[in-house]
Amino acid sequence: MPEGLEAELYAGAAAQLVGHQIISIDVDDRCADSMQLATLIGRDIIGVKRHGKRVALVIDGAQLELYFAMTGRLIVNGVAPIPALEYGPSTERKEWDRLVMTTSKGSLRVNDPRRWARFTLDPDWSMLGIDLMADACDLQKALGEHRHRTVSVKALLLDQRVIAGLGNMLADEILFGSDIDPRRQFSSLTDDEFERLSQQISLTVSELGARGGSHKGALHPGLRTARAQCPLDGAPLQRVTLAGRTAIFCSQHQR
DNA sequence: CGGCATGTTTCGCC
DNA sequence: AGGCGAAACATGCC
Repeated sequence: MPEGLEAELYAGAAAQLVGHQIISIDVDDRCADSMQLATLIGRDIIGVKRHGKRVALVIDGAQLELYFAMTGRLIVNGVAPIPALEYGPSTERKEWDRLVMTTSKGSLRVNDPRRWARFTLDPDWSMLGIDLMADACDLQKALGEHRHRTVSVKALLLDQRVIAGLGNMLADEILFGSDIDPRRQFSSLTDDEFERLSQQISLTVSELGARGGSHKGALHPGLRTARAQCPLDGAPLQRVTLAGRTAIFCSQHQR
């Protein structure tokens, strides 16, 4: 999915439906409780909110979370803010529609081949950490509460309870930009490294946000697959598995 | 055809 | 008890 930056695009698109009344909801039963969602019919969409990678339609008296997992795409009024996801399918099939909502003046659907998308009524977001787009000082403060943790830095960045919205690519970009090896224990960072990392989060998030997405960084998808070289110093890029995900980093300048 | 993919939750094991 | 790593989930693509 969509990391936080992409979720922001989805939230913006969904906002087109604010002020509309929900006319119908058609949902894949494996992705949601269709009986619950049926209670939303006839009610008004009064807002949209996002925290981390999570997006929710604020409905008169309820909230409906749209969770996209890795391959869920949002289409609002027939237009997809992200036409094709990295690592997603190259085509779109009708049977991959997991949620189809029609409103008084528009429509919204979520298309997800992998069927990991989830639609939850009145979701509990209390476990989510600070949003990735928060103020840099607040991000640093939030990170500081975990300085004793022995997990790898990469795993910590991916932990949604610490910072909500960072995904695999953003985390790699942040570590690349702060010259830190993703395998390092978070607790082993020096004060200088900790500060560098904290600052880099906001830099990376705003820069890639301006460029259009998590896939627009130095370690863009083209470099993630093949044996590639560091765009900064030409050293070979390394691939390791951390926290169940592939981490890409430069063997030369990330220490 | 085997392996891998912008992710979260669950299950064991320290 | 709490924290960590690996597996599970489902399916398309290279």
